[in-house]
Amino acid sequence: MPVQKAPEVVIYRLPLYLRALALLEKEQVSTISSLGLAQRLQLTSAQVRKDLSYFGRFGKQGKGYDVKKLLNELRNILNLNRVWNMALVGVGTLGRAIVNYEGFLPNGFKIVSAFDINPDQVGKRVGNLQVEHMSNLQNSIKEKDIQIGIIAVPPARAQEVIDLLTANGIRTILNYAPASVRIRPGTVVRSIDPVLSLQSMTYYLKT
Amino acid sequence: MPVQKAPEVVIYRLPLYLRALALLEKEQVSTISSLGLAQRLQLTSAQVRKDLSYFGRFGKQGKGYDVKKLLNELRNILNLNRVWNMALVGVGTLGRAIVNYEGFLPNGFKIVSAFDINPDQVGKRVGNLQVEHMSNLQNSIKEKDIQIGIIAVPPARAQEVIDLLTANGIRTILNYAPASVRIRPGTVVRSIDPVLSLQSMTYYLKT
DNA sequence: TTATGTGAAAGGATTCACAGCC
DNA sequence: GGCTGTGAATCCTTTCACATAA
Repeated sequence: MPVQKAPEVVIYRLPLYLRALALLEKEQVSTISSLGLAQRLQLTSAQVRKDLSYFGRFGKQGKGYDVKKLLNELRNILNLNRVWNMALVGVGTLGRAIVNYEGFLPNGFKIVSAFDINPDQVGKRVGNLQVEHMSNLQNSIKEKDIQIGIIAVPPARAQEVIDLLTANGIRTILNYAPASVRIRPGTVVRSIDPVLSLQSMTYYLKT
Repeated sequence: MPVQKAPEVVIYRLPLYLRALALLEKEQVSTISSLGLAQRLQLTSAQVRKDLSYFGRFGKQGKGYDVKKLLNELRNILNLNRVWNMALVGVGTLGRAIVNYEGFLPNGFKIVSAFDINPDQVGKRVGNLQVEHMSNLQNSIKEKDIQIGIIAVPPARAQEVIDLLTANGIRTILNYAPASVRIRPGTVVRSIDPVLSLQSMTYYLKT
């Protein structure tokens, strides 16, 4: 089916398609054209079709795409037909906010462990988790079948936490620390830094 | 100086250079080569040089770049030599976490107003702000000289808030709502959605 | 000698445009 | 008639490689 290997940018867009389709399903829309999807996402119809074509032929000529079917295909492609367990490292202000974020669980992402180096934090409750010491990391990752790490430590600590997580088999990391980190091949990191986003926008604000 | 118009991707990378240079300055490093910068950011030296060359000739052959000087140049390019005032819309769990985020102020981004439609929220304190009703938006944007909007409302509300902000002259928006929004030309939006980031990573997790 | 700045080449991504199918 | 899937063309981005300068 995958005629060619899908480019990375396409992988970034798939979740956008997924989100749009989930909304369409909720709105009881059963079929959508590439143009319809494109308009909702501010893309072109050709791009939508080409993106999807890397993974198969999901549409029907003259009709478009079946919403439920395409949703299902995308969930399979992105490996979202399961729950992914995540470990949070760093339970400061930011870490606590992350634990309380309501968007993870409905989408199949579950924080099952929270870690900190600060002994004062260890044992305390965060959400409905009890903070564990970093020395527990290896154990918990195995016992709780954790596949994803979330980093919410001060920037100077980010690299060592990355190294520790990857040393324990974690290949997928969501980094909230405002720091550039080095990773080895096979590991995927996505960074969330609102300040970088803002700074790349003020460029256009020639007041 | 700008020999050619800088591509968009380059604008996205400038804040990364800025962050790396700020760290180097703190470490008392006075000069850095394109290779040095590249290694810190997992880029190539050619890319660093080409990126910077869109804005001027900041380096010295045989030496590299003066850290302080380049920092200053980048701050000018990105319009970061001032404080930008921001309005937060939506003071739910997420909105409150955003107000408490310590990363904004040290970087020159200041939340000066918080809005909500819920009358129960209006008047309450969030951080050291008092929640204003949406009907105050127009006034506050003018009086407090607000240039940036932050959206932290439920996804179904995101579009109307975008429209309201842009109708009141806001051209720069940081969107935390997990929704795709339509904007008119001249407006810049950056979206922060950890779930999208996670979903684009699980693609690689063929377990 | 060392490292920048930059045209030219290579590599990727997007758009075009149309044959093919429902 | 309407809309997909896809090679080909275009556009954009990155890398190469070297003349140039400190």
